[in-house]
Amino acid sequence: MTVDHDADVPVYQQIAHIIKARIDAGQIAPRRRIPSESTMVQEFGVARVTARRAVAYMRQQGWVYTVPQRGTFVSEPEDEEPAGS
Amino acid sequence: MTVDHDADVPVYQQIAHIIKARIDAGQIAPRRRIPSESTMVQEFGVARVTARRAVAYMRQQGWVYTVPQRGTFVSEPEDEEPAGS
DNA sequence: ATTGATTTGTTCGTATGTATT
DNA sequence: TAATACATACGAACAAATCAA
Repeated sequence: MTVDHDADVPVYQQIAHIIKARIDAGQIAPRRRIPSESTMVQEFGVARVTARRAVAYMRQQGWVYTVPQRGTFVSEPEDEEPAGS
Repeated sequence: MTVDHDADVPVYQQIAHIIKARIDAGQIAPRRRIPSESTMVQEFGVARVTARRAVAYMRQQGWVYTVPQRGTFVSEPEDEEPAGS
């Protein structure tokens, strides 16, 4: 997954949704660490500020929580919407 | 040798070139250790991140190699360009 | 075997300046 | 003007490995 600088959606949101997709796909379980800022810098070829904004955005969405000097982790499932049918 | 924060060249590159000059001057021989990160912090009055960037830059240039938990050392001379005259 | 100092590795937090749209 | 994004730099904390006493 890469990032498109010429898209309507800001790069930091693109990154946030890419990570979110991995979470939803079960590739990163609750309480597990998401990629560090510098990892995102390398993986997506963006500046660190942008990676930070992506994390801040994910935090804002309630998807993750950050522990200073430790990392950012996937949030506990809040209260699952019951699977349909 | 000190560092100029108002120069065009980034501080980390300035430090890298200062160390390189010492290597070229024979003050630090191949296989010998260059100053540690915390030494550079003290000597140049910069943050450790900046010292680390200087080392990373030198590594990138092929001037040095780093052994984790041991230090950073001057690279072996590749293939000397024959001394002129 | 233990302790303490040293050294690199890694992480998030913060600030400034610049450029582009 | 405001939002986005990049580069640089300092700060703080902790981990882990090495080495010497």
